Amino acid sequence: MLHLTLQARLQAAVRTVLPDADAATVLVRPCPDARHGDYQSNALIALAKQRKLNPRQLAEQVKAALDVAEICEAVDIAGPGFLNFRVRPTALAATLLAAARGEHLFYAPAAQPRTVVIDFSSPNVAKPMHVGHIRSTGIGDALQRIFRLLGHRVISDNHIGDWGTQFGKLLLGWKQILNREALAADAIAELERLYKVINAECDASPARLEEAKHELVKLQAGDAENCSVWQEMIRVSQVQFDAIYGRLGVKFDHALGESFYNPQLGPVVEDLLARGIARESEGAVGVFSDGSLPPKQDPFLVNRDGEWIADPALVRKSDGGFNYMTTDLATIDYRLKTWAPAEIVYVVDDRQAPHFKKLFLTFARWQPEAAAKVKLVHVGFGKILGEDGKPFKTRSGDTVKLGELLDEAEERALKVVTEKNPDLPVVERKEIARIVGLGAVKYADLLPNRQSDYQFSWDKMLALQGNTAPYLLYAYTRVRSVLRKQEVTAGDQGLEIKLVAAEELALAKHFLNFGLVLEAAAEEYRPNFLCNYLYDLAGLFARFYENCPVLKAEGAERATRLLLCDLTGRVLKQGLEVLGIQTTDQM
RNA sequence: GCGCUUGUAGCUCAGUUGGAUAGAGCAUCCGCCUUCUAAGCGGACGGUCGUGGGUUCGACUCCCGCCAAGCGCGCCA
Repeated sequence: MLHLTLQARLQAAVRTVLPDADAATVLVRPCPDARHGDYQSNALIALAKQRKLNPRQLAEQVKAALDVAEICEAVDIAGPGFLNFRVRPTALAATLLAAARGEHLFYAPAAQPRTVVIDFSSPNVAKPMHVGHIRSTGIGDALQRIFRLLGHRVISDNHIGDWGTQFGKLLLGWKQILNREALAADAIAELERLYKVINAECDASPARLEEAKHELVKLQAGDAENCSVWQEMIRVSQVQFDAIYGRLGVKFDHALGESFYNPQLGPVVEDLLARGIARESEGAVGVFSDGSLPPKQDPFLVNRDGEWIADPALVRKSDGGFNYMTTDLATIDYRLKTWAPAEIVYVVDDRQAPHFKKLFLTFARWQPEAAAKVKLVHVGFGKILGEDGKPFKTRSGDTVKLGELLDEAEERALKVVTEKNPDLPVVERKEIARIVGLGAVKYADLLPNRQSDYQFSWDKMLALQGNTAPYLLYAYTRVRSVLRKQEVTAGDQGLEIKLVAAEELALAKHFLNFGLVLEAAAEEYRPNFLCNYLYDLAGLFARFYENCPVLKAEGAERATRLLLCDLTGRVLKQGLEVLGIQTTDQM
């Protein structure tokens, strides 16, 4: 938007003054403090310093070579050499009118679209999805939506946990203690019960454990009965996943579970051995430190009692079975060969950081040429804590099931809606409660900086005051309410618009930064940047709404204000949409 | 023990290449509904940004030490 034009002009001016400088490092950013202006650049200070020039003098020279008169008021040089820009209301109005004509919505598609694989959610077969899955699922979905909006080619892939040692126990339980009625009623609960019972028996009895292992070996060997039971377990689990994803509005392009890669695991290990990347040790096969990193940073070493000892990435167990490291290597290999992405993003709990470090380094050693062409990123996140600051659990101490959490969100939201708007028909109240409740849970999860833990609080996420989904949704309903009474018409669009009041200008200027924020959110994999932007937008709109009557105004003033309402609504709706949150016209 | 992450107002949290007087909500106190949804808005109060050094024109942000909390250190994922 405007700041990009400013930036391009500024860079051109820098090239004129300092032809050999790297002008690309000269960036224009919104001023953190509006008193200094709308946009600023502090890059000239650094540039001057590198060249031992006087920063203010350089700023003067660049300013002299700078042509931004039609966009900005006179450019200020402040402090040690900041350049401050004040956008002309006329330039602002022109940008808003272009948006009104549908030419843009304050963001531009990426100049160089990338192919990005996003791996998120990854629930386990035969286990209920729990509150922990909201993080990976919500952040991952927001990221895929943001990348798509910016014009990138996104491939979302749900790497479902559909293989592993737990199936020995599950198979044993299925064959011996399965309750068909319970399975029909709630398949996941029954599978969970099977696992718990057999697992407890295995802990108590080595013979029982042997039985379970025997079932696992049979499954791995392709035994027809075990394979068919296993597939049935996947099928009933998928029904549950689909129900949850349906409620959340989350879609995947692929759901290639761990088992999909089974045929590749043997060849991967053989290749690693053949290339000398992995070697045998105590009957297992593993990748060891190559000594290229200092011990502290080397994930293939671990410190025990003051000594650094090997902590290899095992790719084949001594019993011939494979580890998830092997699966993950095969997965990278497959994704690169199939989609040739520039980037693969894993939205997974921070506790798995050491695993991803090992995985990425191992892959780089295995396929250096391929690894050089792809950016592998672990987008980690912290835990959800209860209001007592301890891990979020039910009163009885169990993990909170995702489905039940969403039910409660809708119930609590319905109570609030009913309290505030009792005259609406119950069907409408329920639909509003669904949107507000789910939105509140998602938004509360996306809002905190993802790397830190956050406290789950029903009251806070459903509050109307503060940075919450209901506050944003309420702002949207106010927009809709105004526009319902007077939609923007062709006649209004033809009118001149004049941004005069401080509230009008502040709101209009905030629109301009939508694209910047979307890009930052994508760049840093941090949807919370967008949350904060939308909260600011809603706040600016609220102030505008309080101080600038729309429907009572006339002429250009009315047209301007209607346009501001319309654009606020569109940016809010678009912003919430990429956070995976629906809007409602009434609350 | 080693490693990773975190430490910002009484509480819950933001803080975009290092940038100008560190922000928001809650809580407490005070204002604003014959005006488009008051589920809102305005104001007051509240800070040695864990701590001690360093780099810099400039540090919540970068570097080092220390303190505290959480997590990880399985031929599980």
